[in-house]
Amino acid sequence: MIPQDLLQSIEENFHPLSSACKEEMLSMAKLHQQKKHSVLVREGQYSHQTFYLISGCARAYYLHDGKEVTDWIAFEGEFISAIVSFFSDRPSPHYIELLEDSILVEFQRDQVEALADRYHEFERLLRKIVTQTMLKQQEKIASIQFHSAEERYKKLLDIRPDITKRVPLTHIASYLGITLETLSRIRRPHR
Amino acid sequence: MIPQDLLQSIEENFHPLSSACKEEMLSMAKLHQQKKHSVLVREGQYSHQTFYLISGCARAYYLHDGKEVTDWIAFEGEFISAIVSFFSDRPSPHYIELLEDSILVEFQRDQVEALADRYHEFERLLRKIVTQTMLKQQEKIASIQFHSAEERYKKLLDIRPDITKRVPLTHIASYLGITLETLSRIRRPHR
DNA sequence: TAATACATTTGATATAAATCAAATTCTATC
DNA sequence: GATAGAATTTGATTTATATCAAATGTATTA
Repeated sequence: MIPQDLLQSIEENFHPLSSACKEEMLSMAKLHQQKKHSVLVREGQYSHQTFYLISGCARAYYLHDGKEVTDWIAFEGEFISAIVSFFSDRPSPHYIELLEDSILVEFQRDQVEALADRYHEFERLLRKIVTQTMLKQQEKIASIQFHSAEERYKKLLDIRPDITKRVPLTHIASYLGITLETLSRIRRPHR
Repeated sequence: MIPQDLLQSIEENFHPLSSACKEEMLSMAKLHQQKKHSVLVREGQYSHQTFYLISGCARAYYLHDGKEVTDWIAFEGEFISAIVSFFSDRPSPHYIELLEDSILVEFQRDQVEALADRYHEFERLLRKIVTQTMLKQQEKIASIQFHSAEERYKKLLDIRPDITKRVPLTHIASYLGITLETLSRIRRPHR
């Protein structure tokens, strides 16, 4: 079964789980296959799901003055969720949209919480995931405040050289906090 | 004893703990009294402590191109730590400095982790604290990217009207990601 | 394969905020 | 209370990036 990938990547990146816990975790996982451009979450919805990408990619975005602002992009092996709604139980400002045909695993928050009630080790896993996310955001803040648009783009390419092949530039620009035009100029062979 | 405040604020803001757990938590808390300008953590150190402010205030900053960048300011009732070192066990890029005479409670990470091993409820508390921090950062990112310097300053004043009386403008400017001069102009009675 | 929508580039101009430099005001202490 | 150092304000200029507008390039589908 495919979600083996999920378990393996979780155990590698975070920490090992007992087989009982893993089994329960798998039993609550719902496997989907979805087409490019599918919208998993819409603004205003309560989203009590989090998604793990087996393959494909997705973005989270919200509307600001009528414009789309992409603030999260996830690829295979990563999670994506409507962060505000999922974690603080409010209507989602975010949309989540697939950028490629994808295979994904869906988890319900209630079930996740119930598992965290029953397994201390799973509670710890969640803490680690959240801690890692927090540290990434910490870096993102520093990067927005003290690096130029060009530096941020280059850094992104270091981490994900294939991103320009998989994600439209508009979304990348937005994710970097710059306009499409500025990104285009940055990409132009120098001078 | 003073750390009652700590327990109360934790239980109010996050969730209740059993008395056994609370007792152990208190037993590992170390109470300090420190003068303004004391430096709690220096760049390059491994900092395995986190600090809770009973009274006073503090900032975390790092050096970027020789300039101080303040990226966290905490007041009484809040935590402050050398976030990178504490959470990912690397040498700290941050300094932590007191901005007023302060009374603070110090926790050692090893002891915190040991308590999290023994008490599932404490593990959950940690998860909640980290989740809340992550959501705050999420907001900060949006605020840097889509609000002007002036809007960010006004919002800060809404949350902490007394901040200009307690924290030098240089640090506030830096915290907002703008220069001291720009902040000064924003503050000038309009036009 | 033509037609149409979508994505990207290019150009001209505007603007918020940075930078550099100096003056002023505040504050701590001898 | 005088004075040195720190903090803040003010002014002139520069700069990175945004904005507006249009042209070009690339997919998708009828």
